[in-house]
Amino acid sequence: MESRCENCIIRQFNSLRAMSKEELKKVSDTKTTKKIKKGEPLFEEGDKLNGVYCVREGVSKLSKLSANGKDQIVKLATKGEVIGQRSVIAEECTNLSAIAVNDMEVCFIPKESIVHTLQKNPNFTLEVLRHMAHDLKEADDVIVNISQKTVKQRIAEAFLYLKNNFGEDDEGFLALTLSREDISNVVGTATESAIRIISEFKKKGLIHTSGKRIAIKDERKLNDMVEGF
Amino acid sequence: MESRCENCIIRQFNSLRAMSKEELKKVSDTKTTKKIKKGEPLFEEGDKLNGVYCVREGVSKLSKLSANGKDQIVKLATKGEVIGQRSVIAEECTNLSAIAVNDMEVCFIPKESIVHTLQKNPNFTLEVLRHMAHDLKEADDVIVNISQKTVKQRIAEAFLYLKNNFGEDDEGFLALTLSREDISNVVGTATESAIRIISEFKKKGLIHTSGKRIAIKDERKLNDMVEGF
DNA sequence: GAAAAAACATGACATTTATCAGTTCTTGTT
DNA sequence: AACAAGAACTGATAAATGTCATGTTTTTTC
Repeated sequence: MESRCENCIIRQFNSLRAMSKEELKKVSDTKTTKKIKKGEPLFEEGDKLNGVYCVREGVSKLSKLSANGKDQIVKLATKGEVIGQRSVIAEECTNLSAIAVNDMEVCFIPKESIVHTLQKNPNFTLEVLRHMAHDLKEADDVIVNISQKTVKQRIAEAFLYLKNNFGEDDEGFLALTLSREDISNVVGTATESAIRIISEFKKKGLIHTSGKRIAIKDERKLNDMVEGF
Repeated sequence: MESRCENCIIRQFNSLRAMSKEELKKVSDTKTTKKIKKGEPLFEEGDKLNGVYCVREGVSKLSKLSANGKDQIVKLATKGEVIGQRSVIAEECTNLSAIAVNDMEVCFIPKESIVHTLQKNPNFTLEVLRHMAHDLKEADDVIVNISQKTVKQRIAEAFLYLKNNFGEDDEGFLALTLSREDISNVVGTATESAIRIISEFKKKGLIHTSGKRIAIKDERKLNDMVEGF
């Protein structure tokens, strides 16, 4: 028997905690658990979503394809986050693709179980609203960063972000390993440019690498760089 | 006596339409109307907002100052839109400044009148949520545009956006006149670069200008440019 | 564990964009 | 109507970034 939402700790980190016992029971009864392998999509841009995904394990990149064929990664969603709510709430096809960055385990919650609660339980709706307000603020920050900071600054910032949000492994490497291409898609630059700057950081002793893994050596200097010094 | 929210048509365009009669009465009793002159701020980045602003007349730019001293305009809010909700909902200081692009008339609604309704009326909360979902999608689009399109494409897009959202006056000029600096702050580039490209568009017959006013002459070609042809 | 594929890396060069330093045009004020 | 102040504009140049071509590692697959 699969675990019940009522007992799931993941829930503590997302809006589902504002649900009543009965509402949660309904969610738990209708949810299905899925395993997604690294590189596979949860859904693709333009899909009509019939529910939301609650991340139990792993990380998903949310990205949008641009006209010139490059992906822009807009957000990295990890354990405890709910994906696809924007699309379900606005009743639109999704504007983003969600692809697993590493092996994932997610719960799919059909939208019926959510929509009813949204209409009846203002605490839950408000909780979802607060999350979205937060996402919107972050999106505004990304806009300013991309348009006003250099690629070098944005890459430095991305490394610090990865450390703060995903931590480091026991060897001191960033726990979330992204390909150079993914890194360039996060900061919005050409893959070669990202690689070049990573090499430069390495030479300057700000980071060190082993294969695709990256470790932060001089957090202070990276910070200064982000601030423009 | 000032006009009552209950009778205000502006309300048809924003979340306030989901309020009950009594809720709306309370809003109307506590609201104050303000006139803001062109160039003056409604509020500045970092301010603690004690309520939201409902735009009755005029346009406000929502912008964020970057480390290098340039403003990035994140959104233009016009008649019918509510400003400051994100900040009130998240209970944070605002991350954006709101400055009048032309003379404005706004209603200030104290947050107490909103917060209570957010906690009790799920229809209203859901309506606000839908609006924020929409804003978030637009923000995602802006991120992709800024990082993947050239300045030329973004300026072309900005002109089409201005035409579609604010229309044209009787002489065919864009109804919302922005300074060259504001235009550059919308697309995220240096003012000189924006001016140069505007001159180029003029030479190519895509637009024509009179003082700071701009008229679109060849919408088709501007569209093609945005798409990358 | 060898072969193939994918990802990483670097150089040379083209293009885009920013910066600085002026000049000219508008606009609002007296 | 003259003036001052602020925008708008232009040119020259520097800096940042993208592109293409090509070689080298890593990773995956059989």
